Amino acid sequence: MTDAPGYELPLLLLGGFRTLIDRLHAELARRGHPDARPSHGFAMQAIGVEGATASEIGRRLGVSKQAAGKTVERLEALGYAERVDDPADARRKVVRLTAHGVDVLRKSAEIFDDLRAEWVRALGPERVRALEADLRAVVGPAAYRLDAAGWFSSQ
Amino acid sequence: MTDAPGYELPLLLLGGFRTLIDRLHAELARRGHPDARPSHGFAMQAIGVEGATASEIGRRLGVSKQAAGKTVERLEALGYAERVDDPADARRKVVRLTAHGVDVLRKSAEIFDDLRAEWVRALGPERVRALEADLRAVVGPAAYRLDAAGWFSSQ
DNA sequence: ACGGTTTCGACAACCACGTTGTCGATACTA
DNA sequence: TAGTATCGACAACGTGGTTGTCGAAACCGT
Repeated sequence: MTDAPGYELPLLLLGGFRTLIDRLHAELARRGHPDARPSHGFAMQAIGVEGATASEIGRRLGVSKQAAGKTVERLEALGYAERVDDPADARRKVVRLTAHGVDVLRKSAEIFDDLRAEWVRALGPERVRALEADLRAVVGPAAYRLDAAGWFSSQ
Repeated sequence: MTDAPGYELPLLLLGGFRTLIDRLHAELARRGHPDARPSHGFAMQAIGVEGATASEIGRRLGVSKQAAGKTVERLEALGYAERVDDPADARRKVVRLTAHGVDVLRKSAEIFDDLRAEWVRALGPERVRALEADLRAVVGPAAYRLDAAGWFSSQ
């Protein structure tokens, strides 16, 4: 039994991520969010329940404030976010999630739990826990960075 | 010990993929390929050692022939591919990898093997094999599809 | 052998998402 | 109060997609 070639590892990891995200968005579409895209999820996480300015969102996503501004525009057009003037600072416009936007995040968390439960049914609880622990060990806290949306294409 | 929330799984999988790809390209840059991008790797795999037409590359990557044509243009500009007329069919222009392009694929395979060896040092050979086997089980053959390059943003 | 259909690559217009650079307005600070 | 830093907006551009159209070439059935 010879070891798998090294190039399989990234393909399997991407494949796993991709099947989860594809199934998330298929389910989100079924539950009232057909327009949500993977990158929107990262952007809405960057906005957070507190709200944030475009510049702050850009810093959290690891992109320029201009790019963040455009992303906010699209989220606004889709009804996931809204911009309000900050009374305490006339330069700032605070971006806040709408009820629709908060609903996406809440439903996404539910669906991800369901998907993990499917993996548990397929692999058993120990293997899933081991998978998570091993990935945590090699990836470290970098896994929880939000600057992953447009990472692949541009670099 | 309560289970991890479901949203960690995709973050860990993406994080693992990302660290591998980031380290691959850091190492490729060091070994004479500073211009290679993650998407170029998928495109060059689609071309293959045999060569292929833009239309065929598009089918393999799951994008339109126009998009594939633009990708080939960029690979050509970077010196990774070249286009030659097909003497047997005046409509076709066959895209072939240059020696420079073949070198990227060869070095990438080497580097991926090195990176897997690092995971083996960190986790042990059994855990890495189990990780691969578990992912193969839940992802199936979909892991080896090539249409992953621009998948995240557009969907 | 010829006419209809398919396939090839090219071109144009457009969208999503990123970049740099610039700008006026506002806030902060020495 | 003067200088500096930050905010959002705008413009121009790059990259990687899309759809639609087009002429040229190949294929295929009668």
